[in-house]
Amino acid sequence: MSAKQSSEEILSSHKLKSTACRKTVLNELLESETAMTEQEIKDVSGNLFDRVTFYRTLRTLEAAGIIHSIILDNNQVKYAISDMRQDTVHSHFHCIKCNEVQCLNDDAIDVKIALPPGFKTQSLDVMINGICNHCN
Amino acid sequence: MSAKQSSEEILSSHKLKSTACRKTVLNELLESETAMTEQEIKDVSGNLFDRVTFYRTLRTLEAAGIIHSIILDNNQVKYAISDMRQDTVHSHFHCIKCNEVQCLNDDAIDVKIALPPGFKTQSLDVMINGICNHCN
DNA sequence: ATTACTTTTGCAACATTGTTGCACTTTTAT
DNA sequence: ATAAAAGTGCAACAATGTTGCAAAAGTAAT
Repeated sequence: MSAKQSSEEILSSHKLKSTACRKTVLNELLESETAMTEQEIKDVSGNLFDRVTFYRTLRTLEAAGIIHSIILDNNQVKYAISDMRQDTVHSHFHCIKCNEVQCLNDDAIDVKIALPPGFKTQSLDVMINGICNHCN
Repeated sequence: MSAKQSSEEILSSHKLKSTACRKTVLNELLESETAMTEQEIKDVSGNLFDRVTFYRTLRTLEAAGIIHSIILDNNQVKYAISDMRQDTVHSHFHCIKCNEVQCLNDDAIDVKIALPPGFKTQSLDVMINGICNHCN
């Protein structure tokens, strides 16, 4: 794990203006151990911003590849800081008890695929549902 | 692959009343090679039913385990007939060109997981994004 | 620091989807 | 054919996604 960058550094390195909403969202996600819903981020950051601004901020950060969204079974969407490594495998652990989602180290996952002829893999998402270490 | 059951047989074996909307939805999904969105099912079945009925039908069929929903990156939800085998691994292929989704035979996928201590796996979802045989 | 330019924000407004209550209709078992 | 149970359609509302536009804030040059 590289030294944690500040939200300003991350934003400027992606040529994005460093605004209050963006910095707030990034800081919350940088501090969080687990992926967060839009509402959770709003709550901890004191509902300072318009919901449209929040919405656009999340899309901007996602489009820049700074964060990524994780969609759960129950249609809930969570956000997490993206690992800067450009991996083709993205894996997450979803605790069915506490509903928390964590990004997994790709080393932990080994997927072998034997697709029918004609199919080409570009990226791979793995979602593991189960009980996390805290709930176990 | 076992012989295809009729929608009536499927419904009665799950103790669900065999109504027009349920039969229509099931028939469309049984005939389809790929997973379908709610709108796609509505369109091919002639918009005969109220959107609330459709909504409740999908939830009923999903709750019974007859169909399952697949959530894509773009938040789109698709539905497909469930394989009756109670596997813990569910894998789907999503073509990023034509946007079609197909359920994959689990034999094609081999996933090895080395989770940190304390974590327990209950189910596993794999989504492969790429180019399908038709688009290649 | 002021200015000019560009981008972002907040607001209004609207579309889409998810969801519930309730009266009416259909299915199913007798 | 009838009654009980379950499903449907409608109305209504909540939550979320999305856009346009004028005001505000960030950025770079003077």
